[in-house]
Amino acid sequence: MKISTWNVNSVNARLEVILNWFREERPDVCSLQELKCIDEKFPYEAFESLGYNIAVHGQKTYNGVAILSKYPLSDITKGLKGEDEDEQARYLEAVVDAPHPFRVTSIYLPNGNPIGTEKYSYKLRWIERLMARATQLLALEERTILSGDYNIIPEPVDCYNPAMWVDDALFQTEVRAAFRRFKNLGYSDAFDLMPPADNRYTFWDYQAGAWQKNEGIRIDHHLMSPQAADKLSAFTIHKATRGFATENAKASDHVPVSVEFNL
DNA sequence: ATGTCTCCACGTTGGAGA
Repeated sequence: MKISTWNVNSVNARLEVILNWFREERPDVCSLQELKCIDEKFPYEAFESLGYNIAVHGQKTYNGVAILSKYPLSDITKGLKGEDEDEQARYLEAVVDAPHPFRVTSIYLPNGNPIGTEKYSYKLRWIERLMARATQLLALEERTILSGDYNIIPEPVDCYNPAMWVDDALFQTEVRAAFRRFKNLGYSDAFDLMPPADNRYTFWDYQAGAWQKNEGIRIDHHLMSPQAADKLSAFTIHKATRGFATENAKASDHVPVSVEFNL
């Protein structure tokens, strides 16, 4: 079972490079973030023709998350409890009805910049709402995987120059502590169990030649329940994807991150 | 290097968000 997560930065603008990657890697399940389209504009047919079942939680212009699966999806939940009238499409959860089922998510945690604003306090509140759901899910003792763009740099080593990130919402002490709390709760970061030897970054900014200079950060994560972590067999950051472009589509600023399980 | 990319608006360039 291969499960991937990818912030695609517009599923329609990026469609050609996304489909190329899917044809190459053939994930059983893939969470997408930053669709930047309403449900009706999601390119269903393109993914259905590759054999995927689709759950979409879209929104006009911003945010938007999806889950694609070669197995049927059930128990689909859009959004987190709380923050009434929260219209930001940032959370999607579903059960993958495979012979060994998985509960999977697509998480697009708020960026939160600049610090000291309502955007930052919204990020902190959103983390608490995710924490509440993660706590509930842990009690189910299922194979659960919380995948997505967390917009959290866990450790100084996870960015190219920590000094440059001290005033950024992705690297605040309380945000990093919150990421640790998920782990203390009982979730394992797939990266920690199988750190790649060559690269740890999952995002390179479009600006200032960040990709060319390899000035990246690690913000896309797979947090696994114990029942899932027991079966982890591989962890891959698809770094080369950051450099791929076609005639009709440029690269996302994030790359896909995959985990595999032997069941 | 306020450097790039995407989406949207009663559009034809500029603001917002990342």
